[in-house]
Amino acid sequence: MRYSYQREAVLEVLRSTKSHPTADWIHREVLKIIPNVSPATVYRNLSQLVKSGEILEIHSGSSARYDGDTKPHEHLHCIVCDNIYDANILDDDILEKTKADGFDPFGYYLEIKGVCEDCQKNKKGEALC
Amino acid sequence: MRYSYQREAVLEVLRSTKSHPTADWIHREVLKIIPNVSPATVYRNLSQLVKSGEILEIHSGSSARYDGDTKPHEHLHCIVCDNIYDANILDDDILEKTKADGFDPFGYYLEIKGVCEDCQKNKKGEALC
DNA sequence: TTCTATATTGCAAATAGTAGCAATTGTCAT
DNA sequence: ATGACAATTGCTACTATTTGCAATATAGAA
Repeated sequence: MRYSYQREAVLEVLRSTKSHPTADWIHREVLKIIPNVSPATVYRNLSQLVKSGEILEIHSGSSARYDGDTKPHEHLHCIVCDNIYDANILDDDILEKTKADGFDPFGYYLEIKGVCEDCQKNKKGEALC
Repeated sequence: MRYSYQREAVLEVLRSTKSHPTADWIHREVLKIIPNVSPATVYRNLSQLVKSGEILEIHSGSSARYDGDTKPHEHLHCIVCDNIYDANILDDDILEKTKADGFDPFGYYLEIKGVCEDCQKNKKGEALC
């Protein structure tokens, strides 16, 4: 994968936030740096960065979200408010275990579905968070 | 969630296969049972079944895939051929660990990215599997 | 049963994301 | 530097998926 100004901008935007933004949000931010960048370029670069393991893709609600934090960690996905929280509960040797299957792993994606603390408290009303 | 003939058909189709089919494939199968069922209905029901934990959603390549097997298990996703293999490597108490965060979990989705055995063997050529 | 409230449906229109293609731009060997 | 080659880009057309809406179907009460 060779250098591209557009890809650097995508990475920079993604790494500048601690949230888990959508491709569309990232595109709008990159437009501030490169005024004519096309959505296709942003989508293509996000896919490439996911495949190369430099960023993570999270699937939440109606569109994908991205995470620039590549340190192994997990996501708690609230099915009520669709928020995504970071967690860190897996053993480090999780990838080793897949090698028994002849699989050559380089990363994992763990998402735990449930209901977050806020949504549990607001149970009487509708989902408001 | 109340009963619907369409949703039953979606579930039945999905549970009748051991593969991880796309929404489009599922729609085509359901059409054989309910000739005028719309794609929107299939997509909507798949989302609902995912949210209620009755099926799993897997993200592979350019479209989502679904898994009717709800027993806790993991996926090995080959980034070369995009095939998805089942695995079973996680401890059973993984969900317990999230409760410390005040999170109320009901399921998890673990996908490990890497290169499968076949693709490792064919390394010299292009991705052929 | 019949009535009522609301979840679900099919359709059509909108949005999200992907792919083909010719033009452009990095990279690497002269 | 210069040229060649493949990766990348923007554009546009396309496929995948979601949403709004009026019509229909299910569940529960009367």
